[in-house]
Amino acid sequence: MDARADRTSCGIRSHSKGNAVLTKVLDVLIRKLREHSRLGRDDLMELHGLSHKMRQLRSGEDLIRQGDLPGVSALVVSGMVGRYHLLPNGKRQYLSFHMAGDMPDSQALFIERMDHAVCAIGPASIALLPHRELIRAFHRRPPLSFAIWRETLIDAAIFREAITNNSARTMPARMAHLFCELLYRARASGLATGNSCQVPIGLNQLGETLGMSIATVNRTLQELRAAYAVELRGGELIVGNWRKLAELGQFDPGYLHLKKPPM
Amino acid sequence: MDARADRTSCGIRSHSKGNAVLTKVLDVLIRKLREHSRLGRDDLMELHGLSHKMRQLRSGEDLIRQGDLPGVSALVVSGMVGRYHLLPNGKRQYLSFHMAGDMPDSQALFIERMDHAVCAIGPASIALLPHRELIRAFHRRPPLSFAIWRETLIDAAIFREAITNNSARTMPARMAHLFCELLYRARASGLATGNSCQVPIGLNQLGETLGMSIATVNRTLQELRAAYAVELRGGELIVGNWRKLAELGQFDPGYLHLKKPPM
DNA sequence: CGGAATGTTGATATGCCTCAACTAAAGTGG
DNA sequence: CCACTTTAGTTGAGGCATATCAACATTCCG
Repeated sequence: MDARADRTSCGIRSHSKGNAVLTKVLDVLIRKLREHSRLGRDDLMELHGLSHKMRQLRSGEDLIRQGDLPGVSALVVSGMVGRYHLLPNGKRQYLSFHMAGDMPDSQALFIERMDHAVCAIGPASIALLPHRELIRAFHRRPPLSFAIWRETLIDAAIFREAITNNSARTMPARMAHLFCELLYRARASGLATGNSCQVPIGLNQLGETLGMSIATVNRTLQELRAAYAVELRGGELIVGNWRKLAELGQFDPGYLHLKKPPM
Repeated sequence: MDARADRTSCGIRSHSKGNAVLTKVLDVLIRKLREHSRLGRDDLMELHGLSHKMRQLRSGEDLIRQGDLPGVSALVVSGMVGRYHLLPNGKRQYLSFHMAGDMPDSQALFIERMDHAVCAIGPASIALLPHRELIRAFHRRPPLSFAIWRETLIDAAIFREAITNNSARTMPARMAHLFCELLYRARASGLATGNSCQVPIGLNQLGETLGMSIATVNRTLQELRAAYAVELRGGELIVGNWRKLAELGQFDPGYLHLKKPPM
């Protein structure tokens, strides 16, 4: 592991379970928390005391199902996962998407039963952190718990924005807003290259996210492609005209509560 | 103050600032937290050490505006408040409604800038609790912070359900689901009398909640009245046929994560 | 009692869903 | 590596649900 990565975790080497993989996994989380929170040396020590188990997910595979009572929390290390409600008729409503550094089921820390499911959007690798250890760490370091709490609050802000998006905006605006959010968050986490990032989502899933039929998804996507040079192909999202896309989608990144805007 | 109310706060008298009003305000919060969390004697002591200021809101009055940086958190003592996004065109998108015992802006504890506003739905009285004191209490009693954290996580679950409601359900089902949630939560908090509770919301606001035009709100409401004996008049919601209404709205209360179902 | 806010109803237009046929791409087994 | 199967994406036609607009009724409040 090189000096730069070492600096990222504040110079603390992983003396507890000292190995490169563990440090790398934690760095993903630490970098994420630092997008909005300040972490002290003691908080980092506490984080480095956590154990974890890696798990690889195939595209579409479920990580947690509605009704589960998980004893571990997931941290996305690479790839993308999505949260969704399973409806009585078997259809899905996607609620949010999560990329490296996100904890897509942090809510399960304090709510026993899952009211929604989490699945992989494209292949993904995740780290599983035991609730017991996390909560012990929270007892010892309240500021660390506040950072993760803040993370869950930003999640909630994203949900609120989704309510507005799917209730009060036209179809093209909805889709534009979603794309803006995904690219913006990817850039904030250093996961984008220029104005493109990995979004291995299908048209069907897009429809189940934005509350539109697949036919409309297709036509709306073509509209965005023509007018704003948006491409969504081969699992990659490319935004040609960011300014105009953000305008169409009424995208105001304030709700993401990041300390420094990436765009 | 009578013996019963005294038991509610675990036999602890308000020795810190000992007065009946303070105890009553805190009991509202304590009762709420106990719907989903266990609080120890020390947690209650800590809560009773909090100071607060009361504030009366007229119907429609804003408590917090989008962009504010509040230093206090609100606790609803009576009446109802709503959270909403203000859109560029001046319209509103209501996000959630909160009744006695709820903390409608608890998120502001760890997120500086408000990404949405909060206003009174009908006249309401609220207690304002300083962030500084709350966070000091969280440092001393992590389990207390977990209880409020859990509260914010249940809020998030309600937001998720709203995404699904406004994206994947028919208009009658949406409205039915909202009514079910409001009555269910009111009953859980002991704020309902039988199958009715106070919901002083107008048709216009209903439309801005459910993503439908006011004309459709009106017609849908009449449909529910005819088929399920739902009344919404004079600020009161009355549900005649709960079973059928819950079925129409696909209402499954699991997402509210209450320890004991009130229906 | 007058005025404003809120609720009610009908007519019209349109955006989106549904259905269905088809094409392209990706994955599979011989 | 190709033929086959399956999945994902594309396009058009038709009908319906809901937004929009406009007129009117009712309630609320000063």
